[in-house]
Amino acid sequence: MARPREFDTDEALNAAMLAFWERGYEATSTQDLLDAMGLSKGSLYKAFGDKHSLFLIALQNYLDHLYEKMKQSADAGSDPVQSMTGLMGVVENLCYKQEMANGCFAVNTVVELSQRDEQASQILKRHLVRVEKLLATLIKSGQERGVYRLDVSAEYLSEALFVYIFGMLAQSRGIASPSRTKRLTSFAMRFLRS
Amino acid sequence: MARPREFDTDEALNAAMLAFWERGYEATSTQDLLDAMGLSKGSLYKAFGDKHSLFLIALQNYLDHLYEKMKQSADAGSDPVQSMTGLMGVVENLCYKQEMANGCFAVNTVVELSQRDEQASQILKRHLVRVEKLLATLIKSGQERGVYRLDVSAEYLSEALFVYIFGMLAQSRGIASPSRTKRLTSFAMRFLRS
DNA sequence: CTCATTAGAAACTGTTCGGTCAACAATCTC
DNA sequence: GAGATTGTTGACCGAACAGTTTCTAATGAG
Repeated sequence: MARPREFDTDEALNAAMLAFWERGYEATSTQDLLDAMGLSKGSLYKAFGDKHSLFLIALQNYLDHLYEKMKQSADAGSDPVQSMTGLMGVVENLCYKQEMANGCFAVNTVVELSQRDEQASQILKRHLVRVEKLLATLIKSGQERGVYRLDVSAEYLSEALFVYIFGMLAQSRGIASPSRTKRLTSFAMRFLRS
Repeated sequence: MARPREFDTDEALNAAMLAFWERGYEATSTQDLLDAMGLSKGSLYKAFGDKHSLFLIALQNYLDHLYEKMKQSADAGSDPVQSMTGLMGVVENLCYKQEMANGCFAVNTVVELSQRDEQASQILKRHLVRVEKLLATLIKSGQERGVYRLDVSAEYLSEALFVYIFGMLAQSRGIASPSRTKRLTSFAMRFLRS
């Protein structure tokens, strides 16, 4: 085993993730990462490979945490509407986190990289599909209980809701206010209803 | 006047815009721009200032053209629904332009830069507001003719539609197919109806 | 034709980029 | 404690970055 790490890998990874989240992949230099993570160049390269590998690891980490949070919010509700409200709460928090609205790291990365980074694109696609499926499950269950509209299939409704959420998160970097965000979520909840 | 330009300013600007559109601000180097525009460094800097100025000019140019196209599509329709269909056609084209889906330059830039580039942010905000207003006008007119739902104000409906369109354009960089895009637009048209 | 003026091409600037490496430090096994 | 192994550090690398300058070429005004 020899000499042990002086830093906490998860902590460092989280710091890197926040740096990438805030500025994006291209605009975050290795120096930015070093400062954020509080370690020196050699340590970073030994522990995480290179900038791109670190990015992918940080992204995957973010996606797993986010999905977990969404799933927990969905599971916590005692009925589909409550579950959906909880899930939309997660989205709302991303749209308007304290003073700094950085949107969603996943959405930001889709826009910045998915065109030219095949690996990032694959990772993201897998995540987006599971999120859309989570929405579909909730919607289907709501339809079965008669609280959600039946004129559109759960699959297509979730597709539309997914895009809507994607839009909320994307635009939150530019035009966000708590009141607007509130209105947008309540509208989403409403157009699912019959 | 002295020696005249050897290149067409608008053409060069358009080439720069396409380069920025494809790769984003940070990932587009001056060399990329030079190659795309077909001119040498001195000419670029003499004609457009620096990379950032060129970017802002290209962005403004794109936004004005896009808004003009949207407005024309809206004006071309003989009734609100037809106008809205035309406008959504513009969006559809952005989502699935031939093989290369670059989404919308405006949306991409909101996500990449609006957090840290005050000038880009201002330019974008102005554009987004006018687009949302255009949507509101169309929706209001549809409501007055009884073809659009009245349970939500035109203002809030346009806010939601705007976010939905924003989402379509943002996600189109990652997950786009003509059929999905078609479904998404037709769903948008439907949830405006009463 | 002359000359001021502007465009264009290319060499050049200093800086920062992502990434490597060699020397040293700390720990584990024996 | 010896030696193998791994982490940390800081100097270092070539390449690419955005931007400037210098020199030459082309044009209009007089």
